[in-house]
Amino acid sequence: MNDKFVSASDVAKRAGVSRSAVSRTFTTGASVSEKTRRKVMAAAEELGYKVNLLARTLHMSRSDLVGVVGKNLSSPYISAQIDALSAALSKHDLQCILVNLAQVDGDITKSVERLLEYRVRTVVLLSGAAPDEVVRICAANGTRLVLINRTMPAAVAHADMIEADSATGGRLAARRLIQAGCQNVAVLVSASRTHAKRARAEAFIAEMDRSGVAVTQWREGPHCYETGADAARTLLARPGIDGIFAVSDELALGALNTARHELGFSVPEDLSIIGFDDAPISGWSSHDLTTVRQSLSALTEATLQAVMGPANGPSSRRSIPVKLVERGSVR
Amino acid sequence: MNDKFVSASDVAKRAGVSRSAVSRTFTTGASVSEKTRRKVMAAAEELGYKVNLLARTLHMSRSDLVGVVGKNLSSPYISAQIDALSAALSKHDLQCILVNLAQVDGDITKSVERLLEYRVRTVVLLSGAAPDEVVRICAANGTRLVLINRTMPAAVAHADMIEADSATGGRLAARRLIQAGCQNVAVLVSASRTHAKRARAEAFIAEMDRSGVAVTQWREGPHCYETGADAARTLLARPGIDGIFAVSDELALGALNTARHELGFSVPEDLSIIGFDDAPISGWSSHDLTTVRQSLSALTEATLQAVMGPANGPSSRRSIPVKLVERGSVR
DNA sequence: ATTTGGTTTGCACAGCTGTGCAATGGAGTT
DNA sequence: AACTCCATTGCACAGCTGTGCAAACCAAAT
Repeated sequence: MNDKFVSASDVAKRAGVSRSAVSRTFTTGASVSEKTRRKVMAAAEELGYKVNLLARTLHMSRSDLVGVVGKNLSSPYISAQIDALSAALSKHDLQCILVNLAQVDGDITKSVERLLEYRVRTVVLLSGAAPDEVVRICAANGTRLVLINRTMPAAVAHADMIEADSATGGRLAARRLIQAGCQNVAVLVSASRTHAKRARAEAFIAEMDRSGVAVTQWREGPHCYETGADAARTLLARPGIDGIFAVSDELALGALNTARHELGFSVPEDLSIIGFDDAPISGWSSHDLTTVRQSLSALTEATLQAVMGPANGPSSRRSIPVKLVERGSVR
Repeated sequence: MNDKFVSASDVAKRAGVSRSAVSRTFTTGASVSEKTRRKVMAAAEELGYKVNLLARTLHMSRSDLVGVVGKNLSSPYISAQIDALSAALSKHDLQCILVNLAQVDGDITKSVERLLEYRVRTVVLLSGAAPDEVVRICAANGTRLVLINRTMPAAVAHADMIEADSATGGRLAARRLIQAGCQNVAVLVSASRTHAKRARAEAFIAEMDRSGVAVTQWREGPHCYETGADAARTLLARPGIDGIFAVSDELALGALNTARHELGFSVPEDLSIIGFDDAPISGWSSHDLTTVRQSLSALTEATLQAVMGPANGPSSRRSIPVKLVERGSVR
């Protein structure tokens, strides 16, 4: 219909008022008489006028744009996280610009810088998987950061760190496997050893050490389902391992399915498995995975509060409590 | 570090050149001497300057923003779609603004209008689940639309429709169940009866009719995993049903898991199940679901082409071929 | 040395908005 | 009727960019 976008001046001309009146009509809390407001609204409706948020944002310094950057976006927990976060942002009138760090060949730096060029108010890093480079760029730009399950590589002025209680999580998993009578356990970490993942594994190992149980570590491969499967194939090839703790549900499910359906193990009779996250599909009856839950709603709530907070406030640190969810993958 | 964003004038002052020179340095294909370019670059680096894309977009009419709107964002296929699409967009220097239609209480109209206010170049509707209202708003605004597995409610000027070959998919599923010897089958549609979902079901029913096989339809509940589970509980309560076709993998997995683990059915011995989509997790050994594949890469490629196409081009219609992926859920 | 040609540069404008400031108008009070 | 006061309105500016146009510059050719 309209090849060019209609601007406030067009509406003003049509309604026979000044452009200021139009602007004030669409600005909450501005002073406009009821009569002109109606005239303006009628003209706007007729012409299909919409405020140009680019211009508004340009003028004000405040932006409604939030950058959400992550990797492995279709993994069970991350996708649930995106779903919850985008809904929450929308509810608070914030727009979500999604950046996928997946492109191996493309320059990651470029994607993040382009995001910054839109003057986003905050950048949310969905998981620890994002490289340090990303944090560095945002920090240098003075953009507020929200880091989820991640530490900073260096001192960053404005950052909110949110982390599920890794130490408690690892300890809970260890105690449960000990209680199940496991004598020879493995911990699955993958090559992507984020701070949080490492902390979970270390707490697990420390607790196992205290009980004198040997722990084998799996540190190869990218952080994905297939890596969990590969780990199971290798670790379970010779008998011995009777318990597995994976630092994410994705890894756990790869191992669980491979053990059950490919290697012929009975879970939990022959082998106990515990994951971390409590992704929605972990509760499906096809998996029935016992896992350490980091509450998605608590995580989202904390993220939102960090995003809505003052742009220049000091750095903060929040911890999300975890809880062992008992299902059928542990004896 | 910098409370206010640094602008091109700041860089110009620092480098001792005009603001135009700075602008040209950051505009590809503009005429700048190598000497001034270096001076500008040095000053920019020093001050941490970044082009303000809001202002650039405001000035040019061309935008790099693409609105991606969907519902049920963490469902198995949609999340894979978002992953693939966001990566592809990023590779072509396009930014992805994600809009989640999940908020039940919030006004959907508001979210979409806010999106339009950012002057996005295109709006992509991820699935047929988005209400007609959304299409109407975009069309009235003159924004180009990309509809995935969806028809338009009325005549829309600029729209690209992309649809997996529903008719063939439904037919393939029917033939396969017939070949498996099913005598009494059900089709799972849910209450969210999109055009594409209905088309799949209708093609299935038509083909079944031709062979004289009775078909029960399930048309209740929202489109999610639990609905598939509910359907299984009800339909399989009394003996008879020996084959199920679900119009999405999500429904199929709900039914499959419930039948297997809750109701004690052997799949495929007692019951054959076919889904639609071929979501990544359908291939997991815990599910091993036979399904009609709509190739994710083909779908993403088609979406990208539509997005990259001319904004004022005529409407187009693309069909994505489907293929039956044989796994272990059909006898 | 002068002309010619092409490249580089700066000015000024357009793109669209929100808002301070002064002027205007209208309503209420004495 | 005159005055006071407050809500409303319009002007002009700021916010940051890309680019047409003319001026300036530089190098090469005559």
